[in-house]
Amino acid sequence: MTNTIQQQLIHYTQQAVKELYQSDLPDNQVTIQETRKEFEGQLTIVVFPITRFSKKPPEVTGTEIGTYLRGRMPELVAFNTIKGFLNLSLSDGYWANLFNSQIMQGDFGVFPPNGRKLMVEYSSPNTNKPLHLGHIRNNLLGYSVASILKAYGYAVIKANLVNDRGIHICKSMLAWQRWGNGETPESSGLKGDHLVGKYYVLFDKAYKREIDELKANGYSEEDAKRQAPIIREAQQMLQQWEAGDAVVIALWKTMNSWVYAGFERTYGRLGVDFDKYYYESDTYLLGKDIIQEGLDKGVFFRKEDNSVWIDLTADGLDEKLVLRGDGTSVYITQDLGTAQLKYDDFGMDESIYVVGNEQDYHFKVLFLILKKLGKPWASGLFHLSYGMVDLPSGKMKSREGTVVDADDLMDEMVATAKIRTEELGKTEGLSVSEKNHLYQLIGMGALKYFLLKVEPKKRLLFDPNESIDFQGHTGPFIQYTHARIKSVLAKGNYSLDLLAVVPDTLSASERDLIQLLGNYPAVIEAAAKEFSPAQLANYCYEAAKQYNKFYHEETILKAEKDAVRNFRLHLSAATARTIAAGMELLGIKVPERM
RNA sequence: GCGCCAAUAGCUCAGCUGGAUAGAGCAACGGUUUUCUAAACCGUCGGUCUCAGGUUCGAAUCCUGAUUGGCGUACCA
Repeated sequence: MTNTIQQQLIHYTQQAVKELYQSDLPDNQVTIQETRKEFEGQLTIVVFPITRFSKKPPEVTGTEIGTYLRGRMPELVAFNTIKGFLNLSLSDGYWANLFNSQIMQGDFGVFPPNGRKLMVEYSSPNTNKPLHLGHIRNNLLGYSVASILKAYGYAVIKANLVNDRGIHICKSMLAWQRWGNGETPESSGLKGDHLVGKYYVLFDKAYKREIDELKANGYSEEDAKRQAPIIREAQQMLQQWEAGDAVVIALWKTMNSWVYAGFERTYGRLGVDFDKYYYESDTYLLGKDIIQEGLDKGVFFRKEDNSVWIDLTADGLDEKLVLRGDGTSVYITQDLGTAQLKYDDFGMDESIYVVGNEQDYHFKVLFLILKKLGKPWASGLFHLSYGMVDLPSGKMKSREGTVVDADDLMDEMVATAKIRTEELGKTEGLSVSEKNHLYQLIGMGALKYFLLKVEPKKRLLFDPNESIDFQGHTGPFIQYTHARIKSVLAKGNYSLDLLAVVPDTLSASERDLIQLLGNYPAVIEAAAKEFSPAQLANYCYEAAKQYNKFYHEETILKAEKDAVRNFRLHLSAATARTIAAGMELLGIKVPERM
């Protein structure tokens, strides 16, 4: 779905260069951009590259090209050349036609299926503690990227690889065994994931105490960490788990079920979901056959101690262990196996891992190994790496309690939304449940937008002492704009089949709004290609801002002529639809009133 | 040590494959409501785009080097 006027402009510009200067202008030499506000026109051709062929000054070249285009393209009504910029004014008729024939159509911004299948793996939590703000970023990013790619035409599978086993899980289990006194979510009133997280923290405290004691008795830091009785007991429990010990397995199942119940609630509030769950307890032994495959192919090699390695020094990386000397797996062994499993399950063309940038090196190695193994699907793998969410005090650490808890934060956001909304007093007539629903919507909108408007790659600073804004470049501003439009539409008894007559002339704010709305498909495309919800988030803001400008400059319901009134209603409705659709892809709902 | 990533207004961020005088929001100050929702709109203030070279008609954007910050460099995950 490309902008045809731009294609036409490129075509005619190339033709102009051919006829006027007897030269072939390569595609990549034609730059078309939107005209800056301070100049006359809507689209601009940068003529500097063309002067190489015209051998004339930029102004002359621009004017010659402009004259040529003016003669071929009826929708081009005026042009001016300033410095090396050829500014083009398209007729109001052109913009009106763009509006009617594209923006107003039901399938606007919906890409047809492209026949490709893609998996987005995200969330991938550990089952030993509740989710925090960093996980929220991951979940929102994954969900939104999946939605955007679906809108772009992919068949998308959302996958969650749950880290449900390992030493960290045993830590919570052991602590609960020792100090839990049979406590359950029911008996304590605690959400399951929080209950388990509590014991994870208890373990860590006891562990630290033992380390300190050992160090006081002359142990080195390293030895103390290794020798502390409690960690040895946890390791023993892990071995029992692997051996299938009935008691340990039963406890593991029980505590994990508490965590899952808690996660389900958090996921529900976040509005994220999954098509496929993978559990590490099922996949942790995978990958060993791939190790053998790599040995057979000579991609891996075995050292004297029987450990298996790959030499990546020729690729600027290091030697990397892929299987321990005792034959047990390391992290990357599992990931090799799981990558194969996912492909065997779904045969997708592309696979995206939404994982923090602390694992950049790991994924670089993982993908490189799969390529060296000759997996044809390896080229479709992509690590969507995002920056950590930091506090002013530094990194969040679960064990030290310096985390912004996901559930608490959502509660706070909703509570703030309630206060703000009540202050404004616009909710008369809404039932209590409608009001609560609205607070939820606005609070979550503020939080989600705050996290998604930043490019994934950039690290994010969150100051718990500074509340997330509800004004300006925020989710609630966009939600408000939508509600405002809906209010006008209701007062104007708007319906889609309202007679659509386009007025003879458009105001600047109408034209700008149409042009902006017209970009929506291109924004979806860019956001999809770059896996960047931030681009879409910023676009939604632009659209809302441009609408508010239009709203203030023009009268809608009391417009002099019916044609103008109807047109402005249609334009408002189209803006509302675009905003709602774009926000939907960010996982943000917009209200009918607020 | 080596590797990866980031650095734009007091703060939080945009800035597309190099293009015009680098844009928003917040904060500060001023204005706009007898008219469709003021969570809005308009204006003022605020920048050696970390620094130094280089490529180019043209660099916040590309290249090289430095500085600062983050992350990684485990027979942890």
